[in-house]
Amino acid sequence: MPTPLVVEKTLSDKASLRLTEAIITGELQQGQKLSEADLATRYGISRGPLREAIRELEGMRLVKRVPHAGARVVKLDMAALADLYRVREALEGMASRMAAEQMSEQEVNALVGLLDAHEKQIEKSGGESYFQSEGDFDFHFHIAQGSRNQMLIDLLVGELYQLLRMCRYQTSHLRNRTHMALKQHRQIVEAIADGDGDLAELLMRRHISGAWKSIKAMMEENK
Amino acid sequence: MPTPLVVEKTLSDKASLRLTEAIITGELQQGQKLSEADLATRYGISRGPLREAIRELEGMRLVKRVPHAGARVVKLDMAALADLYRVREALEGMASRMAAEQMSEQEVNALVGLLDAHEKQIEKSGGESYFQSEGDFDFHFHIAQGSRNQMLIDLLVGELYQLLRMCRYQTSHLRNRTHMALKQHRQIVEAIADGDGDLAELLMRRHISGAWKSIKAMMEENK
DNA sequence: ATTGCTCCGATTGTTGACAATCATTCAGAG
DNA sequence: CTCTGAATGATTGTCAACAATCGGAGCAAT
Repeated sequence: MPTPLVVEKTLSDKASLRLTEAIITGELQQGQKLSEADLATRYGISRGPLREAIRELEGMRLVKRVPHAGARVVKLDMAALADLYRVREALEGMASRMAAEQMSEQEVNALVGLLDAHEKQIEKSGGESYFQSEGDFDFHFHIAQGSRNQMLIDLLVGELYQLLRMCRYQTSHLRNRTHMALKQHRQIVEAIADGDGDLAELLMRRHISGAWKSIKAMMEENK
Repeated sequence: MPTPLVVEKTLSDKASLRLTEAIITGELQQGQKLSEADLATRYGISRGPLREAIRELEGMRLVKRVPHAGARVVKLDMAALADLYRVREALEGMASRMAAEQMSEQEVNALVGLLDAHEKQIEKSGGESYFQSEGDFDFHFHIAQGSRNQMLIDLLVGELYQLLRMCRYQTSHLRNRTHMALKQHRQIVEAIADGDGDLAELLMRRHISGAWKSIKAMMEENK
C-alpha cells in the first residue's frame, strides 16, 4: 500500500505553518499588523481558516491579538527577551535534570555523536554557521526529548524555541561564543551520562544565563 | 462618565470562558468529545466563534484537537499530572527567585496579610475550605505577579493554574496538609522578604514537590 | 466466522455574504 | 485656530450554507 506522498493537512494548519515561518524569518516584521483579508487572499484561502491560524499563533505567543483591532506580530524588545531567557533557564534546567534521570545509554551516545558532528562543522565552516544553521537547536531539542516530559517538550519546542529562532534570525550572532557553547554542551552531556541531575540542571542554567548575558551586552553595545 | 457595566466581549471569548469553567468544574468530563454543533446551539452562537474558542482552549492545553476527528477534553492521568508538577516546580521556583529579587516592601506586606487572612479562615472553617475556596491559588498568584516576568505570569496563570484547578476540582483534597502548606508559605515569604532568591526558589520547589508526593500517594492508595 | 469492501450518515472544514465595531477625516461651533 | 463630533471607509466579528472527510453498518466473498 503506497503511503500518500503529500500529507493532507487542513488549510488553517498549513496557514499556521506559513505564518510561523514568515514571522520567524522576518518576512512579517515585529509589530506589523496582520490583515486578515490581505493574508487570506495572498495564501489563496478564506478568512475563516486564517483566523484560526492566527488564534494558533497567539497560543504560541508569536502574535498578540486585541479584539476589534486585529493581530500584530509580537515585539521582542529587551524586556521580553529577558523574560524569555529566564523562563528558558527554568524549563531547560528542569529538562536537563530529568534527562539525566531518564535518558538511556543509547540516547546519550547519540547526543555525543551529535556534538562530534557539530564540532566538525564548526572547524570546517567557521563558527558562524553553527548558530545560523540552527545546529545549536538540535542539542537543546534532544535534551528536551530526553526529559520524557511531554508538557515540557511541548512548551519548549512549541513555544520558546520558536521565539528564540525569531530572535536569532534577526540579530546577527556572535560566533566567538561557539567554542564556549560547545564546551558547555559537552559538560552538560557528561553530567547527564553520569545521571547527575543536580549538576546537569546547574550547568544548563549557567549555559543559558551566560548566553543571555552576552546577547544583552551585544544589544546594549550595538545601540 | 459612567464606565460600561458590562464589558463588551467577543462571542468566541465568552464561549472560551464558559468552556473553560465547564471543563474545570467537570461539567465537561475528561476525555469527553466536544461536539461543535451541540455546543454552538447550547451556547446560542454559531459554529464559527465556537471553533475559535476551541482553538484557544487548545492553546491553554485544556483540550486536544485532532483534525477531522474533533476536540476532546484533556485527560489528566497520573503521568500527565507528574509532568505538570515538574513544570510547575521549575516555573514557580523561578518565579519565587525573581519575586525575591524584585518585590517591593509593600507587596511583601500584602503577602503577609494574605497569609494572616488565610490562617484565620482555616481556623474558623476547618482546613478543608482553604484549598476548596482556592485560597491557595491567591498565594501562588501573587508570587507570580511579583516576578515582574510577564511571560512567566502568562504561563502560570493562563495555562498551568487552569490545569491545577481542574485537577483540584475533581479529586477531593487532603485537608491535613493545609497547616504544613501554610507554614511553608510563610517560610517562602520570609525568604522573599530577605531578598534571598536562592532560598525562595529552593523552598518553593520543595513545597511543590512535596505537594505532588502527597497527591500521588493519595491517588495510588484510592485506586 | 472473519476479512474486506461499499455505501451512508454524521461531523468537521471551508466559504462568501452580512453585521458590528473601530479609526480617520472633515465640517462646524466656540 | 482648536476642539468636538458626526459621517465614512476599512477591518474585524458572526452567520448559515456548502464541501470534504471520517467512522461504522451492512453485505459479500473467502
